[in-house]
Amino acid sequence: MPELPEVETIRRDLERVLLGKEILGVQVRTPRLVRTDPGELVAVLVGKYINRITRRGKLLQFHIAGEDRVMHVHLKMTGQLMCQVPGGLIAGGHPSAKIDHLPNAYTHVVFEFDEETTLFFNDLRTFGYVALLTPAAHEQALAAFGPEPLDEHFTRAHFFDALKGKRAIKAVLLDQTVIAGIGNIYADEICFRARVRPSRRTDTLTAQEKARLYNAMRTIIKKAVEKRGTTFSNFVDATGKKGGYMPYLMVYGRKGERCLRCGSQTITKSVVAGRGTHTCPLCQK
DNA sequence: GCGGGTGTTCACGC
DNA sequence: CGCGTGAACACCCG
Repeated sequence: MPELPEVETIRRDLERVLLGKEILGVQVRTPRLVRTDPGELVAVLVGKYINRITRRGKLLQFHIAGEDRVMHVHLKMTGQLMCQVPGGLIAGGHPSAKIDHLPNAYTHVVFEFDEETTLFFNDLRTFGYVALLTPAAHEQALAAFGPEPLDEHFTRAHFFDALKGKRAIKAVLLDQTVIAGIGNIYADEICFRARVRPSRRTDTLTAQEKARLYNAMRTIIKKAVEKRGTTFSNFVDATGKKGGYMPYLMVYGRKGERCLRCGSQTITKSVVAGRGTHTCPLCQK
């Protein structure tokens, strides 16, 4: 479920709560989702402190004080990181899994901190994972990612370079080795804002269209991070409200609704790069 | 009962 | 090799 803005929001929320806290216990309830020997995970983590939580694309990394191995957590489609704190629940992930009580049937790993702080890794479809990586494996995993969309060093020239080849622009935007962190929602929103059909092959794009795609990427991802993402619930407040980017969606999830830009066409849904794709047939060329 | 789904990876086939 | 498709992972929901 989560793309870059959602994972970044989770990262910030968790960091605020977990930094400097001692890990008192770890329970692996579903060993299948832990890519490290569960016994080793427990042995390495218990008694140590969370130093820092970082993010690359949609992947979270937990750095442990006095430990050179790094814990990776990927939420894939339906993963959640829910943190029970004195004030209630914070952080988030896929909103569908029930949170009336924790742990629940979808809780696969539990990290206990102090008396009142517990982190739950939940995943309904169990595509996500937790893994402890050696420094070399960690570096290797991160090397596979393309640049962060908002990295100041990721210039327009670099973006143009990333678009060489002749795949559909949407396939390129979704390719984590080309650009890290864009998923299906923001790929559609970026193409709409740039007024480019997601199925357009990159070798047919004009310099102007590529420039619009670059600007749209930066604008939309930046705004989405500011608004704490789109559809995931953060549960900071008791209402479990959605991420704040929802009102800014122009095409995603709006099939059959009137285009907010031209007002004359309705948004269509098709399949591009194997994913449900939302487009205005008039505004996007 | 069927199909779709905010992600990623891999086997295939052209 | 490049690229696209479909399946697989597994489960809820409309």
